Amino acid sequence: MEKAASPRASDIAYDKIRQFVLSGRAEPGQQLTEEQLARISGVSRTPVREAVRRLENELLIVRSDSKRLFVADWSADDIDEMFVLRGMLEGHAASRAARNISARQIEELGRISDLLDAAVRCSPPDVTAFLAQNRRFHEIILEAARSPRLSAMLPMLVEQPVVRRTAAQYKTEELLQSAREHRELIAAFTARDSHWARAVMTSHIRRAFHVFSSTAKRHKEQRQAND
Amino acid sequence: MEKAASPRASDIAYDKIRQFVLSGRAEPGQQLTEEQLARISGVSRTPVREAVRRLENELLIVRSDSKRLFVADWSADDIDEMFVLRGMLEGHAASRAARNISARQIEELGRISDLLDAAVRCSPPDVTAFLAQNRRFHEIILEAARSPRLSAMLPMLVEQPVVRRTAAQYKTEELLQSAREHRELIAAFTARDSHWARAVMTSHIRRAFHVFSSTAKRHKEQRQAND
DNA sequence: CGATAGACATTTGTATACAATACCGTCAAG
DNA sequence: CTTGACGGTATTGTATACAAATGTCTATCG
Repeated sequence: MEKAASPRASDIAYDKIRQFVLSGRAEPGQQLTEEQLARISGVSRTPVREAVRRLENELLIVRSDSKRLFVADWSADDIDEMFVLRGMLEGHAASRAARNISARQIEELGRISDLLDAAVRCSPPDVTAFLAQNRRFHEIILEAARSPRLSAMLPMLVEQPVVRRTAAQYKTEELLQSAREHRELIAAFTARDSHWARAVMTSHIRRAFHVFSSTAKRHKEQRQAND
Repeated sequence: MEKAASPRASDIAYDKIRQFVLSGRAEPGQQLTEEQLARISGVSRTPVREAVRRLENELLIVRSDSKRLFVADWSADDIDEMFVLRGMLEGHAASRAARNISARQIEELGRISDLLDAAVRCSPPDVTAFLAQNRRFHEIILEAARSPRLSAMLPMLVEQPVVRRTAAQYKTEELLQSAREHRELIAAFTARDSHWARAVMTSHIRRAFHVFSSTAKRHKEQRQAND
């Protein structure tokens, strides 16, 4: 058991509400009441309020002029900017990680990279596994960057409702390229070259943006065709 | 009356605790208990908890392994990184602001710039007024950037306990240069040149870092001499 | 017909009591 | 002298009741 989840009610509420929002069961823009969220998560309003505060900071939930809660609804500009900021901040994280990462962590990245390759080589590629390992890869880099500020800021930028995520239909070639970039990051870390690491990471995020953005557009056109 | 402060207890608690920490009355690393904070701010523990969550997100307060609260204690590396991140993010904010800022906001920046000049021209220069107007200047740019994410992230990077802030003994020449940079930012905004705005802002923050860092070092040497 | 005031319903905000947990000093055994 | 178990105390976590505020609907007036 890696880390036993504390049975704290506010954590339970946090997880449930987060999942409720990210899974797409909650409509963007929809109003949420504390009591409703309390029912969903099976705890009282007090821990729900704590959870809501956290989700509000991650911008998954927003508050109206006065204090009513709504599921966040992101514009195209919001999404674009998230990728821009991610590029800057994850680039910075990679740069710091190149200086601070331990041998143990580099090995771990290597193992994850093997799993990424495995997920791609399946036919059809196991996208779910790929995304899960990809997330772990980036988490380890964030950890290696040893910056409380980055650790507080990046979570605001990575999460996207599943409706958007699934809009991206990944092609094998794109996944392979992504896996290659992970390998190159490991090379940069091994060489302790912070500039190299930053450049690879920035490029990695920007490429992901364009993959996302083109498949999202394609997805949107298809929906419009159905109307 | 620009914006009437809601008499919400949690806001009161937020302000009071924030001031308590930033004013230096609280020792870095010192433990804080919710009850103590409730006494200080004159409300019950419930709103205190909300306020603490917010301050925790701004990294002014940290939580131990399990849930005890402490005043944040920043290392030199923390401070350095704060300036690096501020450079990136405020640069980005300036870039967006150059695209989105309104004529009305540019005028406002001009007025503030006049006040900055006035604060410097006094003898001795009115550093307090200068810092206050400087803050307002940057707030307007952040507003003009129209990015909820930047608005959520930058507050993590700007605040520093007064003990550190007062360590910087500003020279008139430095204040003048800073005022000049503000004017140049206005020029970049007027020209709607996002690259120019970003460059000036990045340079502005980096210069501030070096001013801060050299005076902090001087300050530290003086303290050591006294021991 | 539109606007507005006022009563009612819904939702958020706060205080308090109590439960669960973590910390710390003491003491006993190795 | 160190180590580890125990119990009291301090601190945080949760539920609930109630207060304040916001939104909404309707009836009345211009």
